[in-house]
Amino acid sequence: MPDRRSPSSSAGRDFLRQIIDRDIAAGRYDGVITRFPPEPNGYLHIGHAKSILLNFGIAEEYGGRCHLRFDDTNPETEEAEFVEAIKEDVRWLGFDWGEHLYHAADYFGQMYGFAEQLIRNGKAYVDSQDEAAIRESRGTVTEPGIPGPDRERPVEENLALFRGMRDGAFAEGEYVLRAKIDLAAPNMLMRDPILYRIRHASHHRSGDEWCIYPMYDYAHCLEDAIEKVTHSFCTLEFENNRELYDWILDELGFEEPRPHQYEFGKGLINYTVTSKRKLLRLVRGGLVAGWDDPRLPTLTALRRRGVPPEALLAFWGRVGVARADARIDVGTLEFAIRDELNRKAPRVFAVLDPLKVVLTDWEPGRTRDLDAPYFPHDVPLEGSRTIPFSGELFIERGDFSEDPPPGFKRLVPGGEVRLRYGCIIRCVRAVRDRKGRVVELHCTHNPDSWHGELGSGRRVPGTIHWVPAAEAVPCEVRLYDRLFSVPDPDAAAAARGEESTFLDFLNPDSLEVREGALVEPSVVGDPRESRYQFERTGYFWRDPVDDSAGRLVFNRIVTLRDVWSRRGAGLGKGDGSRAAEGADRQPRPQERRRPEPTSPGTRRRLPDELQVRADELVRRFGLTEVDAEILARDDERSRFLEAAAEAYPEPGRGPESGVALANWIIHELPRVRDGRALEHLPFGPAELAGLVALVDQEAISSSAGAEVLAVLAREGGEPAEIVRRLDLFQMRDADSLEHVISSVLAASPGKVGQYRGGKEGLLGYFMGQLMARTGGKADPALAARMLKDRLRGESAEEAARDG
RNA sequence: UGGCCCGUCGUCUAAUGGCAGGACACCGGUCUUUGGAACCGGCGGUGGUGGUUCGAGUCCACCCGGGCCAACCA
Repeated sequence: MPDRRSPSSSAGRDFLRQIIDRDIAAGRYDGVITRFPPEPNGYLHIGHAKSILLNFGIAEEYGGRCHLRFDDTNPETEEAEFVEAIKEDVRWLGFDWGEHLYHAADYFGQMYGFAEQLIRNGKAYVDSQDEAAIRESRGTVTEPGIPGPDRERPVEENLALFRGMRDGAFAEGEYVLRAKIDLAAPNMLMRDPILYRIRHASHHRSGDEWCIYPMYDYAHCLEDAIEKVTHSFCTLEFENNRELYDWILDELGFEEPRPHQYEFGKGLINYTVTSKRKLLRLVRGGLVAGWDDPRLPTLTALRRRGVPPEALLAFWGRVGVARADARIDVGTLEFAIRDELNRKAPRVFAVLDPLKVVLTDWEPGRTRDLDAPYFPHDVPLEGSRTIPFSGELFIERGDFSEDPPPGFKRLVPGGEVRLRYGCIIRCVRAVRDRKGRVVELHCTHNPDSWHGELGSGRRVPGTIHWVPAAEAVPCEVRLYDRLFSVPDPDAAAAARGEESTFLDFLNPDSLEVREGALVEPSVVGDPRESRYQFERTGYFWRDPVDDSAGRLVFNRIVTLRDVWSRRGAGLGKGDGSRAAEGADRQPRPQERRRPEPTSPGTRRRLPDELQVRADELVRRFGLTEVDAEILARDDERSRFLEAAAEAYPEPGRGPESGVALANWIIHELPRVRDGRALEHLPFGPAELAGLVALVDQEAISSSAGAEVLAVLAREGGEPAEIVRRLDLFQMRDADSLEHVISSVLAASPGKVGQYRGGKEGLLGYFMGQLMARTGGKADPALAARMLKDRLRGESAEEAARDG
């Protein structure tokens, strides 16, 4: 196992951890500080768990810390009630913020001070335009905004007005504080964003101390900076906000090391919704029983349902994190839950839809105590309970069939089945009521088939669970299923038309209550929070809200995997399986959304003056149209090309070298440039020309050339000198190459065989080995040719020999 | 539509110019006193077209597809 904390083993880790690895390697921070910054205006859901896990988990991994910070900058929507609920959810997931519990509201004083500083620096102004006017003057994505009348207000006046705002001299909406950035910025957020607004509202934490409240963009970066957060993770939709985040911190003089924002993709889950708005509609609309309705994806609901927090952690760990939103199949979640529970939950018997069985050959009054292990052979946990067995018991109605489908392995008239941990019984008669419904089964038992006794090895096709009629405990069982009947309710609504909403796709069977269920008596004495597997049915626990001393209520956490019902062969909906839902449970992959086969497309036409320039580049340097256009659009690079062509050593200067130079400028230069203006690079066109000439003359390979370029970009210098210093001259001596090739092939005889077997991709592997062994100096074209010959030649030899 | 971002098996995710790998799902098998679990095997992918390179999922260009931004929300 590679050391997960070692920066040198970044490969394979997610991009956030790679960023931290990089920063640590560069010595940028003393330690890692992250934060989880919920707004206390609603309940946390499973998507937040990803963020919690990332922030707290990463901090833990790097020996740093994670702050829990309530981003409470909007007094109108936030409530103390949510603060407590969120804390409970985070704790439930197993994380601890220690003393690092913060509120944005605690920084309002400092934030106010920074705002005055911005005003004094001429970077913010008080605007008297109303909301509509501000929106109007901000322009659109295609048109720049126009400055409002207050934009050039003098500093002193801004200061006075801003203090007036703070002191409550104005009504809501009368004034706002705006950053003075750029009304024409392509990023709409940079068009003089609002920093403060007036709200005469009581804040859940600061009460009536303030009547101006900071906006998210202004507040969040300052919160991070004040807390000395190093890595500020948020979701993708905040990408555009990063520019403003940096602007504010830079303008306020926060110097490195300071926080930086990185965005990751959200994880959406099929068959549910997580947006606050939609959750609210479900709850307010009474479509679910509350925020903790076990069908909801809120953490409080998942907790009530019985999902172990470890399963959520495992789930998100398995899903991973990337820079794109993900829509995850619920199957992945269900797997994580089952995987966790399978290893820990004791097995017990419960019958959800009871059918009475009478053993007609059972000695009246006799009872036999059966010892039933809590765990199957493959779960390394100990323990057992006793279940009393006598002549009357209940089995699952779905475990009996008078008209069994092919492959049915349970009880049929005249057939045998094993009672788990009991004996084999045979069905002799089905007793019916007046309506013809089977109400009771008369069976006989085989006294030589008791579990654990001699003769018990006899095999019958099926084994079913059961409960004793006299001792079984009545209970209510709630079977939860996915809330929606389609994977993406929003998309389904959009596809259906304007009138449709996500609510049209609620699954009518998302909750099924079994009032007449029976559970074995052993569970009565167990701790309430015990999680069980009801054998052959699913994982359950007692509902923490409705279960009480006088009433046993179980929630189904998740079903068992069930290949029988999945086949659609199972008929018994009555056994609590998902049989009847059959085919649509596993939606067939939708049609592949293949883009249309490409047409050449319409290339954007170059403006005339650039076209002239491009034409000239084609003529002078023999460039392709495409390359010429790239350079024609880029004044900086085309001038660089011209100067480099001028500097190219005399013999060889011409169209051919022009093409080579253009290739380097277009393909290699951007890699090493690191955002710098070309004139600020520590080397110039002449050095590039010298470098390209060395490659053209085949003194060095192109990969060595790239290496030289990297050095040039880092520290400047003279190409030929760098080549000498690094000893990059090409290795073109056939004997030496032959020697290296032999050692490469000898080192991996298996791969040689595979290559000859047709796996030609291995050529790249061999080349890589060869390059590594020659320090990148081998002439690649020559080496590749020789390598191919060798691989082919020897195989021909072998073939000849073998044949 | 201007800007920014993202396209790898059905889904999620690795490969940091050098063997396209893993997980879930699916299919088949072994085992089984849970139609569970476990184990073995199989199916299956770089959106497209050009270019750079000895070598491209990775770099460049264009096209196609998707997401975000025009709240005094976060």
